[in-house]
Amino acid sequence: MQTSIIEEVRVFNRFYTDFIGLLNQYLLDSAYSLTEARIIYEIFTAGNIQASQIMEIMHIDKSYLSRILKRLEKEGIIEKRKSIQDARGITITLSKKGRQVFEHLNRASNEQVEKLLTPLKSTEAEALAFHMKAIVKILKVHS
Amino acid sequence: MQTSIIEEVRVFNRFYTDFIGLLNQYLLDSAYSLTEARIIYEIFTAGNIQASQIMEIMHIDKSYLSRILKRLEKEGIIEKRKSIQDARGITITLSKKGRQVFEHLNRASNEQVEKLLTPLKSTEAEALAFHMKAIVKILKVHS
DNA sequence: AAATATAGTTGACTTTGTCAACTATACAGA
DNA sequence: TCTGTATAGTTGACAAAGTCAACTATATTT
Repeated sequence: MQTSIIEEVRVFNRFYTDFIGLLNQYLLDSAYSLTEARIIYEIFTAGNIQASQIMEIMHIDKSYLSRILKRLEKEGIIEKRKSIQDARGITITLSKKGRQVFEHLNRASNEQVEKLLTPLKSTEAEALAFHMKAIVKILKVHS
Repeated sequence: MQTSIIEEVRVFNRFYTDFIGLLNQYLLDSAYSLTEARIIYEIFTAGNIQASQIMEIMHIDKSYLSRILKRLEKEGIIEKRKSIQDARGITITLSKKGRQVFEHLNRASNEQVEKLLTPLKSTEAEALAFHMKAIVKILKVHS
């Protein structure tokens, strides 16, 4: 492996960590933390999901997740019920309120990305998406 | 702005947040947190630097930074001295030990990236670096 | 010289995340 | 079927990370 490639990856990581930080910074004004928002996203996307699956997807500690889910349930964002196939597990779904919250967060997140992209020419924006897709494709196979 | 581009950026952000998390996870075994490691990196790269500059580069709270620098000084990693041009400010440099710590962290970080890239064919790795460079170029101008 | 701004420090606090112990259920093998 | 082991989730106790406001000291502006 060439060291120049490793170096480029590290340059990119520093740069993109900042970029994501910049994006997220504004979303943090919402009532939900980034982790919560991501959890809500995963539940929405899956339709219904097991807590253990969220753990696996997000590489998040189970006690931490458990507490977050407890809070979200208390706020009426999610519903938990015993899993039918496995009585140890709980199946989680978004409540109606939860879906509304998701829509709100989703819109805010779209707007945030859009704002950061507006200075770009449309050809640049398209190129950006192209390069991103390519990176995901390269890295995804091997993880 | 096309919604498909926004969506692709968001897909990428989720994916890459995970990827960076994966990378960093192992570095956390070191005696230094990610933020500390990044601060050490910035001091090394700049040669000598003002605390306020680190704040600006890293978008980090000044009280938080102040405390981290205090700790690093106590451990003999950095040296602080009153800035010559501005007596309010402090100029920070790495001590000899600090440079050793940097080299260690730097090597560990390189190895970590390398490990994640080994499954890639060399053409893929090169393509990866190419796409990364392109993204930085597109986004950098406008920030 | 007075008012205002900037650099950094400190105290008090909140949020985020971790670790180990525990309960309950599932599963695999003797 | 009993036994041991693994998995799902919860809880308590704690540690790490980050924030906010007040403060000192110096610089800058008017």
